[in-house]
Amino acid sequence: MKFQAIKGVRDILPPESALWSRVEQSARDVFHSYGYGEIRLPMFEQVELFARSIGQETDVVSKEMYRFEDYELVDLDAERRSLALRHPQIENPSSVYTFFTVAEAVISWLQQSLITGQVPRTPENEGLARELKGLYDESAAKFQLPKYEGTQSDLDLYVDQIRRAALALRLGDSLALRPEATASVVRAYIEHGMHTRPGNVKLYYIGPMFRRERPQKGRYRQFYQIGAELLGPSDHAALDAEVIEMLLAFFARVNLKDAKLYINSIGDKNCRPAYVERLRGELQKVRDKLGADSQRRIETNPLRVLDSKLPEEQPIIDKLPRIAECLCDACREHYAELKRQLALRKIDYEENWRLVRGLDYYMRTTFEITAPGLGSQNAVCGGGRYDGLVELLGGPATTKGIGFAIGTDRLMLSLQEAGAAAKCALDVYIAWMGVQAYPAAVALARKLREHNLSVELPPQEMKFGKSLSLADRLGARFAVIVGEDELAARQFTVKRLADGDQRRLAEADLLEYLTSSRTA
RNA sequence: GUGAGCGUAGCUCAGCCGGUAGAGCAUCGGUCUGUGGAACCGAGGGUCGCGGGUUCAAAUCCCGUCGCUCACCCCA
Repeated sequence: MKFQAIKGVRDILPPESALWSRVEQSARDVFHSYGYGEIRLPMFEQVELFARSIGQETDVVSKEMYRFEDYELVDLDAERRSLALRHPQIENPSSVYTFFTVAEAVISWLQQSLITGQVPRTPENEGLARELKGLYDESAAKFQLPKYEGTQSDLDLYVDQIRRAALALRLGDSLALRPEATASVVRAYIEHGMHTRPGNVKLYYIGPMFRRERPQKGRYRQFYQIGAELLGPSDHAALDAEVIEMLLAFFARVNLKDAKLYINSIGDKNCRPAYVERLRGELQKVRDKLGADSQRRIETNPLRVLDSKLPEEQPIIDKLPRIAECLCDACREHYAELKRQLALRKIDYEENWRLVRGLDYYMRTTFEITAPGLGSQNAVCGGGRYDGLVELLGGPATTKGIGFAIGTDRLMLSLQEAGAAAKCALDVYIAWMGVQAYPAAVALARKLREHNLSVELPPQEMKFGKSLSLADRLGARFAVIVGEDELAARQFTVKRLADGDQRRLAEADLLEYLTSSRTA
């Protein structure tokens, strides 16, 4: 087989795709009932947007994003890269000459492009352009004249510096395929001044995200999320509770069994840092009892030690200080109110003090929903509050936010595990006989399709037995028979394939019969 | 990035100790030109992931490589 889907991506085929549509439609319906509108976002953004919101140091940003540079000047890029392939030698004057000729071309091209704006006029780029010019003038004076004054190592030094500066140029925008959508939603919110809209802005999105990581069960490089974000002036815990209620309503709608809700509060920028330090201090004391991964996290991100699944670390982690004890008054009250609000809504939850989120922007409320049948990836949804994010990205400081993202791939796995299956529901197969019946069959097919029935019409005459056999194997619910007898009687014969029940009906009655028996 | 397992027909797999590539399901055709599901008969479909080595002979043994899967890391 010549071509295959690249690592970590896959095709979703019928009939499985029908289940996807159903689930996504359920999300639309439920979210709509809570006043959310769909936002359609671009699939790529500036790298900087993700770096700022998700956190430069997170794995997602530092090593899992699909990044690329987008520039017009493909030729200039090729030319500057060709510098790296040239190795001028002092004893070979023409190689020296060629190198500097190419370098000169790149430099003048670059200067021109900076003026026209085809290459971004950033301070870095302008600095690099000056540096290149300087290096070129110096070295050309030394090496390009009839007598060569420098040594080979001098030359190598210049060549190396020129190459380095040329490659450091940013010829266009640094872009990345989105690894998640919250950053984009917030960017759009700010860009379109949505804080001037009345009340809370409620948005949902459905679509693919991209992370370059090793694929495994329920985890792909192109994966799908269904998410919602609520942005607005209020950070009342009732909003958090309603978001969670909506989420659970959705899971109920798609019949996800045994979903469990876990909640936690991770404090805000006042109280979390103090807790992190205290945690780090306690971890230092038991350092030698921890595994290598956890030891490393003591410095990089102590909160994540709480996530460890190593059995031997569990007793140690159990004794660590809990963030609930360290929350500031405002955060403690917010968390208490969330629990009251959940109780009011009769929502079952379990507090999990070890539930911390990986992304930098979360604060206060965090939550997660797990579902059975997912192997080691049992979280099917995660979310939380991110009150500082809008301000961080340049929007009004008064805008708070909360949201979640459902991992659609994992949700599907769990639903399929539970036996959910979608059939391609073919309503009607038209078994026609004799060329004179064909026009009637074509007309009937169009008529039925206008009424939203799924209709299969064979393109050429088939043996009747074959035709019915095909209807059966296609899973059609009805076969409509069009032959000489039917034409003569101006009626159709319709046969219910499940039990063989068969009747003769005029077109209007047939339509009524088929549409009324359609299962929702 | 690390570790383990697996690559033979569209799918699920057999093929042991090297000796002319198989089964079931699926597809297509026939028995069967106005009644499907069944049965029977037949057909198509494979450079045994790829490359090298050992051998008279390799799907089989050895080495390498690529791919897939699961787990770790991390995360939704």
